[in-house]
Amino acid sequence: MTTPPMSGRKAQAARNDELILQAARAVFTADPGAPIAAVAERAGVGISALYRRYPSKEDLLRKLCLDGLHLYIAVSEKALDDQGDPWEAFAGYMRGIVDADSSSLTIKLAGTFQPTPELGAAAVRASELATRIHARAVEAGVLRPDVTTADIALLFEQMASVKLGDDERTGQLRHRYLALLLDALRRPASHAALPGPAPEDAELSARWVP
Amino acid sequence: MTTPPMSGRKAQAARNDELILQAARAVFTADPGAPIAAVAERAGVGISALYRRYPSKEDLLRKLCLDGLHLYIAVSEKALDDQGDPWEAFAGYMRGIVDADSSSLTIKLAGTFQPTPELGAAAVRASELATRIHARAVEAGVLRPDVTTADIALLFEQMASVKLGDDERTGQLRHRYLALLLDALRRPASHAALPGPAPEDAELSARWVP
DNA sequence: CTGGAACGGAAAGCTACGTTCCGCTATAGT
DNA sequence: ACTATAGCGGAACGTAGCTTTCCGTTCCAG
Repeated sequence: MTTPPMSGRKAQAARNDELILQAARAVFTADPGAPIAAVAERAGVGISALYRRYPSKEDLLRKLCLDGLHLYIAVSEKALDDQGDPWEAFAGYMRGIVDADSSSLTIKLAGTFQPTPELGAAAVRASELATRIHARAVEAGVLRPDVTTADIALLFEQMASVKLGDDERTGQLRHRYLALLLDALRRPASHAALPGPAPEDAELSARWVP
Repeated sequence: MTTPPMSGRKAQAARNDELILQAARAVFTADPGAPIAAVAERAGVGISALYRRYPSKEDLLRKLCLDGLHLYIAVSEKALDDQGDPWEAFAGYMRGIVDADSSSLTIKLAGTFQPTPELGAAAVRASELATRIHARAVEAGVLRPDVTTADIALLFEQMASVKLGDDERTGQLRHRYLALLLDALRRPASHAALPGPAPEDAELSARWVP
């Protein structure tokens, strides 16, 4: 295996680094209000192993949120590189974001801690990429133009709200409803005009402040 | 006005009955974990006014949940009475349920208290009505047949997860996304096959037990 | 052999919530 | 006019659960 020598206190600690992050991601994704103890238990470590790495719960949450944004950004960049069929590129992007499942964490945790500059910068970058992907799909004529970038963000949140059974089942269902959604988004097709104005950026960003 | 004689201790109490229920509905819809004190404050009454009416928080929650189900049932029955255009009847039904906003309360509160037989009976009745409405739309050929009744229930939850700004704005946006959804549901149209099996009834009912 | 990094988990300290309780007010009945 | 009392506001109480600290233990590095 590619695993480094697994004995030694240092190696153990390095493995715990990853173990703790994975556990924290899983636990807080399932329940954003979960206690620290739940993370420790899931990771199979003591509470002190957590506090050795992060000064407080809030710091751990920030780390998780930042990781989520970076994953979001990575998926978006990959989608922008896709020079194939415009619709498939856009649909693949949406499937990728839904699989990344960073919306749940990023959105639900927003407002529970002070955003750092680094976090703000990542959010801006993510937003830029989303805008470009959206614009490209509209310009290619494959995406109905009365749906805005902000709409897409809210639609991601709706997909993230689907939760039923275990993680695998949940993912399966999210893709089921994403397929339904993509049917409605695709152009050309017969569409009714959407009622009400699209969300403003200000409305979305308002949730980032406690 | 149609308001009954507003003086007198009894009249005051009767008005508080309604005031408290309205406040509770609003508060718990916004945050299912809200404290009792928040309800009292919103209603403009003291805490004891609540405890005079309901023995415990759980009882209040049950009452709210039951009211929500009854509203759901009323909307469904009205939809079944609609003998006009099949698609419009179905679409009106969905708009009605989204406006009733009983999914948020009923679903989010499920599992936080012991269900009474009365509550169970209402849930069964609601489920029956939903099945009939769904079946009628499919038989009329206006609803894509690969979407099940359980799918519709989960889609209602997705609409209920939309929350942005005040109540009015939230309702506006829910209708925006419902319109998108209806586009995908309507038949005839060109649709891709949905991936994954539809949710089982057992999966849904599993969330009712703590 | 030993200093200390890393750890497990108990306990401290705190917050927030549900519920109770007490004193007050304004009516209804006489 | 008088009083018994239903209804009420909100302080007080008890508790559950959470974050954070702290201390004894283990095990590698030198």
